[in-house]
Amino acid sequence: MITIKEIAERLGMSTTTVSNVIHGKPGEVSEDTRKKVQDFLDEVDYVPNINARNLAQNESKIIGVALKARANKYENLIMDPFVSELIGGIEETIRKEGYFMMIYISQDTEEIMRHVSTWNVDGLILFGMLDDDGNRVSTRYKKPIVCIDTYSLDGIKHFTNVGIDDEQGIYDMVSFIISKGHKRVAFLADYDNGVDHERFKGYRRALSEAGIEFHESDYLELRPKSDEIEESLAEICERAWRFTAIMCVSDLYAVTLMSALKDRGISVPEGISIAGFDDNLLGKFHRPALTTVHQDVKKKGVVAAETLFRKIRGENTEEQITLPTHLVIRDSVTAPRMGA
Amino acid sequence: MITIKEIAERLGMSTTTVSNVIHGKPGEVSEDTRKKVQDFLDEVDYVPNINARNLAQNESKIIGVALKARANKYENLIMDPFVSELIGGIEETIRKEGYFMMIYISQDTEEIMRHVSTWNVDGLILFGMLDDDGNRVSTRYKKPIVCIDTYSLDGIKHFTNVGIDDEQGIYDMVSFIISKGHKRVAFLADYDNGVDHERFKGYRRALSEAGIEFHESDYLELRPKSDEIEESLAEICERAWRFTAIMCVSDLYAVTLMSALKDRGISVPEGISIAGFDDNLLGKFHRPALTTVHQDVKKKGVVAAETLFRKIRGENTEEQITLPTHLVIRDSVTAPRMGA
DNA sequence: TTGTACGCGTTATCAA
DNA sequence: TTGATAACGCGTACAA
Repeated sequence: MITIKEIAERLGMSTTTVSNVIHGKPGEVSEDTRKKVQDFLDEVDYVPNINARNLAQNESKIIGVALKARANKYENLIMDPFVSELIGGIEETIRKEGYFMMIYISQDTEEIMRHVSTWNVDGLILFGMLDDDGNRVSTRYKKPIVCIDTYSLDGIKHFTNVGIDDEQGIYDMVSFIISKGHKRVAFLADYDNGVDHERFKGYRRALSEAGIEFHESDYLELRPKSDEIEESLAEICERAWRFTAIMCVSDLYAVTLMSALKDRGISVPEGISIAGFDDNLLGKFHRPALTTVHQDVKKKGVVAAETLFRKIRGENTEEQITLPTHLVIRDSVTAPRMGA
Repeated sequence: MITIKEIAERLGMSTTTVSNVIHGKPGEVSEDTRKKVQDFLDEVDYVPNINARNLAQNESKIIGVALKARANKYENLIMDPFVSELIGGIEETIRKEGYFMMIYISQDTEEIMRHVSTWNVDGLILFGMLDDDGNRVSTRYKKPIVCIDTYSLDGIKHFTNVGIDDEQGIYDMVSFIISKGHKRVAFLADYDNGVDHERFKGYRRALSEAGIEFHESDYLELRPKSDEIEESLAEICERAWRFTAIMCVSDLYAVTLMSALKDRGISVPEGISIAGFDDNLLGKFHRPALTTVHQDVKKKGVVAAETLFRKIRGENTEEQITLPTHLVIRDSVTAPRMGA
């Protein structure tokens, strides 16, 4: 690890000159010395020490990506295909801008904030924030923040949230299902907060607008923890005969359900119609191919990161960016079975 | 952002004392002042500036995770479920050790090395290294390195590679397929290097030990780029009738193929048997459920990171760690169709 | 056009 | 038990 000081010594000049060459200060240094220094720099393959640079400039070139994990949903959040696609989009954008990405996963907002301030990150992308998390963060961290899929940001003006219209997306799909003739449509989820809550609302609205009454028992709960999932799938499949269609909160759950149903001899869509949300590989490759609500997850990540950089550059940004969704009609939803 | 200096001033003592309290140096400071400082620390919620600390200690507490992307395979490497599961395991382990993870993706080894040295990372996990990449890295970076799934590390003693026996895994599966009565078994992949090459060797060995001759046309190439994949799938399906079984290099490809086959009226396993490699969600949820070679990808990540920390602590480590694989027999492989 | 000197926040050394 | 001071590597006023 060669330092500027060392280079200056060996070249018999001052560190300032070397530094000026490195930063290409125009007119600050003669073409002659510029070339001499540059050649030497290339030769020894000089790499600046970022810690020193950051300390001197009080910046970090790091974008913090904080993922707040809900207890017990996945072994590790990154393994969720939704999350990894999101991170893929974020990472790409950060890299293009010449910044670095530091991912931090925690269930504890305080811990996340501590991490963010030690590293003095230049900007923050937040995923999985619920309730008052947004407030707690905004009082402690004054640099640019972009949230993804957060619904509890009222009054926090300097945040931007990037999301989709979850309520409308599900509403569209459930309306489509109803238009096929279904009257007994269940909703499958594991949790009722944030995004899932919005989706549930969309389902309720579609039902109500079609004049269909909602009963508590129309909400099917899938418990995704590995030691409970089989049991809860069995329960759900047992109750499934009472419905002609099930709206699932995600593609993952839709596909999980479809395979459990098939194993019990209930075929989709002949026996029951199934719809998902996200439009990922799982549903695309499943047979019958999954009818689902499409969202562009990678783009969500890209837009979030791009918006963050606009904030960092001091440009104006919206408080809310809503990306479009659309229905992807494939094979898992048809008219209800006869006599149902 | 309050600093040690400021705290010392406000408390009317020296920075040394404050620093000593922070680091809990035993016997270096009186219980009285310890408490006084500690209380104040808690009150103002002091967070150390990592850049300054790193500069002073010449360490970074950062583990670099460098992913070398092959041109054009995925839009973004992180989206590959294999990679995200790997990262999940790595991240978890790094976090538990109190370190931080910085991911860097590039197709260019030089760029990766530059990144690694600017940040002065304390250790490096490398994925996707081929040919002489290992050598190039080892000459430039002297701290601990662990590679994942790398086969070209001959003679680089201070590396550890974490992998599985890819050759044997495929060999076992192809032998199993042959034992079911298949004689015309194709191999589907997209590339012949590193891991894929080993798998191909295993396939060849199983064939040869069963006295089955290999022809060039038994190698089916899937071109995964989005503008070519449909065309290459069509070609493959057209050639599929000449085989009774296809060994696919990954679950992703196996499932992709199965759905393409089904769309053309060729059913699995009645028409043709299909096997995969990895054992991920895709194959598990597909119907027929995929017969595949299991490997524990998350564990690969965990073991890689744990080994890296052993190196960092100066403990002895093996040059090669090989994790086990085993066959997962589900429904996509049966005896060949009649008359075939 | 080049060089000197200082500050960034922390840790470590050594003296008091 | 505490405090002054140097060092880490870089950037930058300001002086020469």
